[in-house]
Amino acid sequence: MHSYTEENYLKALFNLSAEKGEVTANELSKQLGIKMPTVNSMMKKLAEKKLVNYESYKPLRLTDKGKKEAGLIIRKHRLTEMFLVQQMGFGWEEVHEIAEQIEHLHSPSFFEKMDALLGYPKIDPHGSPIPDKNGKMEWVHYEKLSSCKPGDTVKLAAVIHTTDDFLKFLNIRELKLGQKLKIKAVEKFDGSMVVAYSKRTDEMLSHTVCDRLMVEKI
Amino acid sequence: MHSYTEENYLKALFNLSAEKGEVTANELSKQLGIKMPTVNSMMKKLAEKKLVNYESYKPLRLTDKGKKEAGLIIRKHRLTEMFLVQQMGFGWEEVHEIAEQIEHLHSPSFFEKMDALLGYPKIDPHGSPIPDKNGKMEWVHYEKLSSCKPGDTVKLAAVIHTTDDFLKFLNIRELKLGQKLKIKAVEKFDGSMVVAYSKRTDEMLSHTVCDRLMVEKI
DNA sequence: ATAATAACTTAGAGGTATCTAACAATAATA
DNA sequence: TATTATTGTTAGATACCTCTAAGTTATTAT
Repeated sequence: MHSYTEENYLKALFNLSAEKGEVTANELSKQLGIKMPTVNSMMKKLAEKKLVNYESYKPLRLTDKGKKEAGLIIRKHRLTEMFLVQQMGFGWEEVHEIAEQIEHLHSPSFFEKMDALLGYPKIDPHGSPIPDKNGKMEWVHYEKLSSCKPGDTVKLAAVIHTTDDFLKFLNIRELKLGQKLKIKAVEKFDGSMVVAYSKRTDEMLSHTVCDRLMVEKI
Repeated sequence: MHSYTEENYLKALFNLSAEKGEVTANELSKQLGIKMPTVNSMMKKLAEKKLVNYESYKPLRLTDKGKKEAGLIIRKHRLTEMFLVQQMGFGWEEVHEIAEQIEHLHSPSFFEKMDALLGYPKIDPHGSPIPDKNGKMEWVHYEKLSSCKPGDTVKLAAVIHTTDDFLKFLNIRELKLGQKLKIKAVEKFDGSMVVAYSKRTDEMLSHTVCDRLMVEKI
């Protein structure tokens, strides 16, 4: 088994390397709030455990084994978030901190029970995919709202870069997953959008916001 | 805040000192499976934090502060056990290990939500009292089944020294909290009892078993 | 191409929690 | 009471995870 600490490194590596497949020690250090030399020695340790490919002065890569381990931790995190929202009545902006702790529990039966009670969900409360029991995860191909055009009608499918504050911002505007949006206008100079949904006919969303909302075209 | 490790020492101290109010370092060492010198230095550390009264070669005592902290951890443990049984459908013999981990989470909102969902329970699934928000706990005065007499009718109120195996033993015999039992006979030579309940008219329970079953006279 | 900057590595140290070995005090027993 | 056994303490070592300071390599800018 891996320590709490190792698990956090694996998870951070997994999340940071999602796009390019590799991460620099510096990015990892910043993400975790841990100084470079500490990260460095942990990388050597994880390399010995065959979880990370480490070569001096080269970017870091998770091995297949590392990806699987990390995926399983993220599975526990996202299942937990779903459980907290659906079974316990927490808001989607309240669950991250709690899930950060519960993801490290060692209890297969606990997470299996959660999974069953939730009906084997494929996504978490923010629309992110829940890795399967082998740690494998696939993103459905969504578009960013920011890349849509006036006249498009879309459905909100996922939220990325989910901070609690951002989620509260969405709460206030009653923006939930599954919500249909009609794009009324896009401002050329700053990329902000005017959208209509439910009873709101003229909601203004900044480019920053639109960049974090993943949608499905209808 | 206290570390995971410190919390385990506090909890063990609380549980071991329930009767006499004091514990020897040796008992604590055995309970935790940690060698004496380690326990010794931890006791000095907890003494500095004013959680334990420590004097060389004297038994250990929790301070009021230590009792409160320990009570709050046990509160989290027992609330969790109740949640696992009542909201998640675990058997009472499955929850101890999971609760041992969850009790260390730092999230007031999580435990408050549990408490609310459960309707502010006063006892855990084994009949042990759940300490209040100040860490205070009181045992209702029950009797041991082993101290009852033939002809008595009693209700099963709590199970003590709950190992998973013992709870499975009770499961097989359909003995649940709240079950009414009629004592038909007590064997003089070994203290075993013959009891009747629900459809079972002649169930034999050893003295060891009867010693662990706490009952209310009806 | 060289200098400056940023990223990475090494070396050495500190805190926590654990251990073993050796020693000291208390309790049990003969 | 004297001896023995048990219990408790001290000293010193180790593993883990963190840090700062100093040096090295790679990248960027002049």
